Amino acid sequence: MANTKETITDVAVDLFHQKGYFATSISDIAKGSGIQKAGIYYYFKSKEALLFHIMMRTMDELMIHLEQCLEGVTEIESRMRAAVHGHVDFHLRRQKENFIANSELRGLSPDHYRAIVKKRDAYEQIFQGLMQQGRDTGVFAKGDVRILSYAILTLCTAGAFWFNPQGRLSIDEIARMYEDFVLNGLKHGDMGGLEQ
Amino acid sequence: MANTKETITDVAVDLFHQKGYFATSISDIAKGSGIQKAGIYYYFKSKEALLFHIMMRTMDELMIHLEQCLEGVTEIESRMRAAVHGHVDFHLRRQKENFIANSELRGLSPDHYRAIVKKRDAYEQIFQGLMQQGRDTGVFAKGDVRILSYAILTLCTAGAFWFNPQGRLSIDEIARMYEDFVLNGLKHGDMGGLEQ
DNA sequence: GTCTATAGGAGGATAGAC
DNA sequence: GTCTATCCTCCTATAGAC
Repeated sequence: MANTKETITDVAVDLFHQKGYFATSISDIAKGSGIQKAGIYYYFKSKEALLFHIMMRTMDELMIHLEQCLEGVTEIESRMRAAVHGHVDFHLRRQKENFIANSELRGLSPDHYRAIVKKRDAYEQIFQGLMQQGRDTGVFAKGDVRILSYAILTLCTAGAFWFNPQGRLSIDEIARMYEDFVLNGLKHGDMGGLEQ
Repeated sequence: MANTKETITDVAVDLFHQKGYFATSISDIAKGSGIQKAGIYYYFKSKEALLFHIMMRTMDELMIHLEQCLEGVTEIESRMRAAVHGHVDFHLRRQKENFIANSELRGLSPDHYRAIVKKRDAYEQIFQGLMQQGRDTGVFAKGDVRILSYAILTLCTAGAFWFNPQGRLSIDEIARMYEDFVLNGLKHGDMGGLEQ
């Protein structure tokens, strides 16, 4: 509780995840934070600015996390594995924020929307680069890199939607499953066999 | 334009897809339909009822489509292929409605939410049944059926989010790609190797 | 920094005429 | 069936005191 701004952000993450951005009012967030609604505006210019703050922070940390996962890993198959594992791991550990980042893009202003999509594209391109490299060196089967990357990222991101922290499987077990599934798909799965 | 109710529904599908359910007002829908907003309430009890109508219809038709795709197909691998192909095909052909059905669950009342989730669960269970059968007969590798089914369905559903009808790939080409990718994943992809 | 009070507007929904 | 008129609630955001 030391920092009011952090409290507001945390409460907003909880509520946006639970009820959705549009269904959550400034008044709800204020109540949850133990302040009056006018107090929110001392820290955030608008409700939309608060959403943007949450999303931007999540995207930045997602990217940093990926870079850390790839650091020092050189061989292409291992790099792909590390990337998928890291992606799933981050999405399950930071479930609420990732859920929001993937379902509330609608709430952003055009400018903020563009800023987030730009971050997302940069992130996707790292995956596409790995896939292209694996394909070029014959480690992965051929296939449409763009579509494959959408498929793989969506697949893994979806964990943030259904994952139950109290469930029977740990984050690491799930991340390994996805890692195996994706790598098998990439190695054997000739996705349409299209040249591009 | 013969049928006003259909016009309203069609306009609502367009707008919910384009701007989202919460950002679309009754007034927007009325304007698009060429009537006054009070006119909407002659056909639908509330905005939420209109959303529910769209979703329910989509889920029903999705299920019927799956059943038709499986009709007369007996061998398990072919059945799984037919199911995946049909799922992708339906999601790309009826892109807007499927987009809505997958992103606007938040807008439903608790009762309606339960009704839609029930339909979705029944649909998922058909896939899980196919996967279980394939696993039991040794055609597919072992793996966690529930998690695999989430993964596969999400993967394919995602097409409704990024698919561009004017793009370089046809619906059938994409459906085939996914079919191959998923089947390869199921046959070789030992998803964590968990017994269940 | 946080409060009280309120402006200002939008949007869902209804009443009742035609 | 469709329209006009309007109610009523809710919510974002701001002004200004403390």
